[in-house]
Amino acid sequence: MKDVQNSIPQHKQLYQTLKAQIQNGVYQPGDLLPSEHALCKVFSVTRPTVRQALSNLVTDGLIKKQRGKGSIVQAAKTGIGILSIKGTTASLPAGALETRVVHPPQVVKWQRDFDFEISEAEMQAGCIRMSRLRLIGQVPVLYETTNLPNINLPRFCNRSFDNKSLFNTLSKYYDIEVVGGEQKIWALPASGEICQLLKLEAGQPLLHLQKRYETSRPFFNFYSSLWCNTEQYFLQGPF
Amino acid sequence: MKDVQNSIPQHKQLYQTLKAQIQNGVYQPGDLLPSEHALCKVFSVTRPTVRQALSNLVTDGLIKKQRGKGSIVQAAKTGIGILSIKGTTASLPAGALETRVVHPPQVVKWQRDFDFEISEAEMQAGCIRMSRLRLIGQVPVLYETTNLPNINLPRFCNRSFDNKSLFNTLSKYYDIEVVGGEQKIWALPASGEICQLLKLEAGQPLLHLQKRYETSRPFFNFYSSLWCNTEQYFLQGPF
DNA sequence: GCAATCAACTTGTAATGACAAGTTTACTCA
DNA sequence: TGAGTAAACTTGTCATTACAAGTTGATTGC
Repeated sequence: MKDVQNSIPQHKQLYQTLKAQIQNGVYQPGDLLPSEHALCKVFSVTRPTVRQALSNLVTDGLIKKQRGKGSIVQAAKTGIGILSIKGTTASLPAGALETRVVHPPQVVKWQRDFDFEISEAEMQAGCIRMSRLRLIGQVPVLYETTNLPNINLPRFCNRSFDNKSLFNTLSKYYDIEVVGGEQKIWALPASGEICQLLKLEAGQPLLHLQKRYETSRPFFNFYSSLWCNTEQYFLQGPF
Repeated sequence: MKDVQNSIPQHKQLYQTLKAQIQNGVYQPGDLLPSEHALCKVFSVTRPTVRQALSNLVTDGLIKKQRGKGSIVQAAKTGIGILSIKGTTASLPAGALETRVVHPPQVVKWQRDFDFEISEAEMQAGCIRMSRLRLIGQVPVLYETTNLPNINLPRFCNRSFDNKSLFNTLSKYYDIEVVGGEQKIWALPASGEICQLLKLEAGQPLLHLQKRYETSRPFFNFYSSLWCNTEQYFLQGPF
């Protein structure tokens, strides 16, 4: 922390260092970080600086502080508001979740099977639509249709989404991160093609979600519509 | 801020004062709070103390700070991950949402009608349980059972929860803020007493949520189980 | 009248010192 | 051996000082 002329504040440098170390597993959940005094010495900064860095880690939920004890590393959160599938009885066996592409990405016109407002720019750019089915042990559990505005996403339709996450692809190739969004949730009786895809009888309770994802790219949102058979599994997520 | 012998830290007193003023509308969204220097003079504290109070308001999302300008009061958030009821066609008319207490708060033993792990301390302290029915225009839409550990909540069972929010009560009287949590969601066919409460026919699709709320009070969680008739309304929320 | 500049604000960063309060560990004494 | 205590930790609180950096508005000069 000697390069004071560096434009990055010291507390931010320390914050980033500790954050990377936690995320890379240098400190495991339950571990204690070095004490504030120790961090002062190691990084050659004063305690207010260390405390500001730690305070930001607390805000991020990466650590919890306990008076008299220290800074306790917390278990990583899976992602804000992102729901994942969990079994009602036990956690999913590794590799049991299969993703099958029903409709590969294709440029189409926007349709209104989700009820979020679309901006004029998005409307004119057109829509990349894809739909995927997720199965747990050969049993279809979730059907998802994703709509992205066709804005500056070169070669998107050529990419494979079999097992890779859409989020990873957007992050890796297009530097787009999901930063938030909104969702609507309700239960409805199964009907039509969803019955066939999820192999459900008509009238069975079905969980339906419509999501708008906000991203780090300004004014770039994308949209998902999900149908989930929750007879044996449910959706779970932090908030 | 003169009573230093008071056990409440000065930055916390200032935080609570400002928070109350914001929530009571003394400062409107978009307004600027008094400058840090001004707050120092008014409350007879130093700038680090003021800055800590403001920092907590930033974490709460009640203000945003802008260098060179000041502390800008933000519009009240609906609550992170907190789902609210919305109509499928239009937003709810003001005052249309009624809350009816089915079971007033009562100290009981913990039961396992929600599947989150309870700590030993929580188990021994016992449980305050209450259940409320929410109606939109005399139509019951949502039934919610809330379970709180009976730890340091004086006079809780005597409080009224007819129209006031549980969150407001916890914040105002016990200084407990919800900072996050996790939830499980699934759809199921209506059955039993829920049918009667929500006036549904058996077998109708019903939305079920189980939530664990983490709070600003260390190790203090509380739990909710919700059943929602989503024939005409759905749940909505940011993430 | 208009634009550039500067002064007077604002918050951000940082060092230093001191004491309070909670936790853990080691030691002492019964 | 055991329990109690004290010391050595930890983080929490708070005052003080100084300067950096961004914003705003008034002033100045054209």
